Amino acid sequence: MAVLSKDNGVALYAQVRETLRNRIANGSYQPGERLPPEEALTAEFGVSRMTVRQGILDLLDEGLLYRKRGIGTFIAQRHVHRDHNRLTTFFDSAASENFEAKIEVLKQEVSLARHLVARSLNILEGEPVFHIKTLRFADGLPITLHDEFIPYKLCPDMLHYDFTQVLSWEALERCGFRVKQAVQKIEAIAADEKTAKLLETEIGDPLLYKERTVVGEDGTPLEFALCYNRGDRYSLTTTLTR
Amino acid sequence: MAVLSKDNGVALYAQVRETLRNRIANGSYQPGERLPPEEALTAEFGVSRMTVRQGILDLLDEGLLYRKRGIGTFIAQRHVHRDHNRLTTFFDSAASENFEAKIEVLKQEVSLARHLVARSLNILEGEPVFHIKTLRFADGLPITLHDEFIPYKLCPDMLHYDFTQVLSWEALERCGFRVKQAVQKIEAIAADEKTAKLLETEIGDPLLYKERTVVGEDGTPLEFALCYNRGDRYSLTTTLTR
DNA sequence: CTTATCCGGTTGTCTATACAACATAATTCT
DNA sequence: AGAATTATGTTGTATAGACAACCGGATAAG
Repeated sequence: MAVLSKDNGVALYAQVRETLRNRIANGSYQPGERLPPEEALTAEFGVSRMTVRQGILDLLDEGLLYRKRGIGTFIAQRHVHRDHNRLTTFFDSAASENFEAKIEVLKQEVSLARHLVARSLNILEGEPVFHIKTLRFADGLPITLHDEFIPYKLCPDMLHYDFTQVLSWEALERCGFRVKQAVQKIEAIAADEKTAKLLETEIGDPLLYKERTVVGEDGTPLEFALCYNRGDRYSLTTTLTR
Repeated sequence: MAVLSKDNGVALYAQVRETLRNRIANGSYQPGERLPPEEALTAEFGVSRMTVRQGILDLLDEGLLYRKRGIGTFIAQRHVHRDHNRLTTFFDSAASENFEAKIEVLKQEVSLARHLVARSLNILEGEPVFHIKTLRFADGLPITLHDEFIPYKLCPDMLHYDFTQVLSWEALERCGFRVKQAVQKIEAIAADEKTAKLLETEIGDPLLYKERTVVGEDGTPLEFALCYNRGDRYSLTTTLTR
């Protein structure tokens, strides 16, 4: 059953990991069942124990397996949403949740960072930032009002993109900044007049409000965004770990 | 500078990890700076490279470091909230955010699981569940209305706890179920009459609504909770990774 | 029968070594 | 000078082996 190839460019531990993942997915290993011990897998795959281990530990982090020292490794029970805090774009969501995405650009300019923006982006108050205000539609209905701020110095040619098609992240990546992580503060607020009008809802209606800071590989803040989401058309799922 | 002790029960890689963490925290290593290469740390700490590596990789997962193959390991820029999706109890939050916590128990009974509850807990509709309804106060002001459901079979003596003092998780742990992960769906809704009255707010005011499923080590659902949080007094922060 | 001890199986930690892959800088060749 | 090659430093992957820590059951002692 050892089907690992030595020279296809894929690391052995990754092949082990994916093989195990498949066996769990297709039911060869059932939830609650014990995985063969590391030694057995070592023999089966013909790799060293540390290599098997590295594959297993990956799945452990994903919550697909759990281990008990001195006892064994077990396949976890599957539950509804697993791993739902991945960073995705609006268009990604549209594809996976199967709705038609449209973006309308309301504003696209260079302005000066006010306090909240500057603090979140870790720049000085008054430094120039791109300010991109968009309205996002799912299946033609307005869902989210988006206010994004990106430090000017990161990507000076940002003004020339068409943000109905290209997302700010793609623009950032073209400037050499890989988006890695985002921190969001979430609350429920009431719609004010302007926002209500744009989102085609009533004043006082509940909105899911997010303040999001996006950072790159090295932890540098790349983007700060304020998102006003219609409460009746938007929900989000997160996973917490102890 | 090698200050690792071989026999204090703490794993060497953990000691390496914490030493590095301290150096980052106290500024010995500055953000953006390059960490000494693995070989150097190997020499300094007097442990093998794999051991140093294990410590470094932990910090990598936390986002405190980042690496570039062929180049080196670097200290990440610090940004506002890091690692804010840890699972904490109400009392934990009270301690860390420095408010006075109080819990009022409105209901504590055994009932039969209705559809949503059964599906979330992966049990059959009509199976007995504990239903614990509580109102939570911060500094004397109501913040959250909590509706928790726990499968009866998991912990039959759950009824006898005093839920103003003991949290359901602690009760679960005494029954041998360690809480490991939670998945939350979050939306913004308007307060209905009953909820508004309990939270001392107005009908229609925005609430942050959460549906939370808590699972144990093996992925078994342990608890399902509906949480109605006052929008003006509650916010939450999550981290997403790509 | 109960308790204590031992033993075997399993995961956790650690070592020492080797080579591959990658990025940058230095060198050499054209 | 410019381009190709080489050298060097760094992280990534992989091996083989060793002992520690832990758990559960079997065995032995009381």
